[in-house]
Amino acid sequence: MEAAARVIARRGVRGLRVEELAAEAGVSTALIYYHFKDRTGILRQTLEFINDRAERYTTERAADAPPLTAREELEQTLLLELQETVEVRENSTAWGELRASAVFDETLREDLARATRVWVQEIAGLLGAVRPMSSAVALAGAAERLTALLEGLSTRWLSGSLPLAHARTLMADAIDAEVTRLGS
Amino acid sequence: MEAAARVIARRGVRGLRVEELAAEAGVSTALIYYHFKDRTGILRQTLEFINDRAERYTTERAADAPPLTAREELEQTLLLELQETVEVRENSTAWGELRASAVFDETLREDLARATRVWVQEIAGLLGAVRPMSSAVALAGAAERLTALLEGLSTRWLSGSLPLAHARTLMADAIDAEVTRLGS
DNA sequence: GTCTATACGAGGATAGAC
DNA sequence: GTCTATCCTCGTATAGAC
Repeated sequence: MEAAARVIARRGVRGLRVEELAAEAGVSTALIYYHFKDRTGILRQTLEFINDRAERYTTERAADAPPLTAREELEQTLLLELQETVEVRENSTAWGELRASAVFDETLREDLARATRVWVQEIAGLLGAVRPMSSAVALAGAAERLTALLEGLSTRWLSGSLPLAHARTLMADAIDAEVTRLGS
Repeated sequence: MEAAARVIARRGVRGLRVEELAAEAGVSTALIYYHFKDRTGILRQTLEFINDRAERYTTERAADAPPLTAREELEQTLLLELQETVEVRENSTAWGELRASAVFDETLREDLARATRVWVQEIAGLLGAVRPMSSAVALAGAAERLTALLEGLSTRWLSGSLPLAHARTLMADAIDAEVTRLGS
């Protein structure tokens, strides 16, 4: 699964070649087909793997780390997705590909919409901790804008249209704007 | 070019088959290769085509239409990309696909980055007309956020994670937030 | 479980006639 | 400019030995 994540990060969901995956994993293509039903099976299991991994690294904090304020937690959670680490790049790339594929492949839409809903609610919850007096509608709207912006910035970053540092600045400013707006 | 836009909107950049494009245009595959150097050439010219077309439909106004205020022009320009018409859906789909495929294919990055820069500057200009006292840096930042958000919302819309009407509301609210922020 | 070898189909690209 | 016919590479998937 780790090899699959690497290859998808390198070639994309639709650019994944079973032969290349086999080489990356150090096995033969036949063995891949022994373990997975077909190409789609590989994709499906890899995406599950990637989702579990994302859940882990956005939740995890060092045991001796100082407790975060609500505002810090909000910023960390969003800015964690704009980082130059292997795991994050692989996950962001795969997520972007999943999203883009769903435009043409209906089978992925359901899962994606559900995952998006969960994510938006998580961010709305964090926003609510920062601005407890806000209405649920306002929180949901802000969360939808922030997560959609993150997807947009992420794709621009990965496609070479936007330096990572600048993407982070823009994201931080957007968080600031939304929090300010909720507070007014 | 119109046929190419249709096929890309239907299959995606990486799902585009020269054979299908030829059929869509009512010609042979050989004729496609006579007019375009190769598959990449098709893609590159299609990107140019959809940009020109977008430029046209976001700029064009009916001759007898009342003149727009700067704020109205800004809103129209951005919200026009979130509409259920054939041209807009094709353009948004193709743009999203070109953006997504640039993550894995370097050949289009340059063109895409340039087109993005032009678009951001156009929006920054409109924002400047609404808030003339703003600094160039603040205007550029707001324009980058608004255009990146539009890309994010657009992809969510096209992938079935977000109803069009809701996407429009979120976009309008974001414009409102950015304009307010520049004015403060 | 894991390999080598290969069948098979799809699709990009070209040759050459008209 | 436009076509038909075709080459050839690449990628999925399977057969069968160990």
